[in-house]
Amino acid sequence: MPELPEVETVRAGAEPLLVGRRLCHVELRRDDLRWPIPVPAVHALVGRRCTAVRRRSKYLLLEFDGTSAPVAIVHLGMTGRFLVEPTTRAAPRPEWRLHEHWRWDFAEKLVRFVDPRRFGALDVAPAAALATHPLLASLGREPLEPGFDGAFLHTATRRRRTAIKSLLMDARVLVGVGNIYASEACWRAGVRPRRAAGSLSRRECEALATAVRDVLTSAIAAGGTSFRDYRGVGDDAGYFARELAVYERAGEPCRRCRAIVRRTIDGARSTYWCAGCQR
DNA sequence: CAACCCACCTGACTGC
DNA sequence: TGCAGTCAGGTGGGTT
Repeated sequence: MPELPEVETVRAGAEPLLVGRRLCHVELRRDDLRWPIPVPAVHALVGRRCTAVRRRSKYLLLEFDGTSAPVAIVHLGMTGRFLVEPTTRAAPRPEWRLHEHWRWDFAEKLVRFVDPRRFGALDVAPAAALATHPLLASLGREPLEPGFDGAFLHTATRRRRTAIKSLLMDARVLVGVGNIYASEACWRAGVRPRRAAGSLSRRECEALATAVRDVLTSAIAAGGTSFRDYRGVGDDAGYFARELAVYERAGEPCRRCRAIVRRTIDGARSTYWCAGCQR
């Protein structure tokens, strides 16, 4: 479900609603999602004030004040929704009931975590231990921060024989790019997704780095892509889907050269590309 | 180490 | 109408 633009949209939506508020009640309806939830540590957040809502890769990081400055680490997996609503709002849609796995009451704001496939995650760690947290320690660069550019991509791809699209989705290299934006970035850069990463020229790496940053930035501006499950904190859809050039457009004309957009399968993931203008 | 493949889960959709 | 098969935006872990 969510790639960087979707998680960033959730982060930006949640931040003004939660920062400064005190968590007054936690309800966990199960003790695991993809991994076990540290139930005592989550309950220990009660009474603390949320001081920041950050993002690293596709993880939401909710920081709290007090001893050890605990941070809640939330991942949306494929189908997770992090919904923030007024505490007084009417009950949510009945079909969510089965899949609402936890809720946090911040007095005037209620956070619900809904995740049918349960590929999501919830963990808690002290702020000082984040850098060595198993889920965060080996993450690569943030594509929208300084340090991700053509030079970096060029270095990172040398002697790599894997497909460039796979490398773009490798979180050890750069984070936040999933199956949708990997296809889109390759299209924008005019690079075929199956090209061996190491075969890209310096110029192509520059174009690809720019394409990654541009497509992510544009998608954030549009509130993300809502094909299936993704929704923002207000259960609202993002509208970047209409700006996608190739993803889920197989059989339709390329917006650049009018050739027919293709869909191929790589490692059980669909890849969309244009043979007319990607080399 | 790199590259690949699988599992984890449920729901939506397709075709018979 | 029902049932089997397929697919879905993530990613850690295991194998080759």
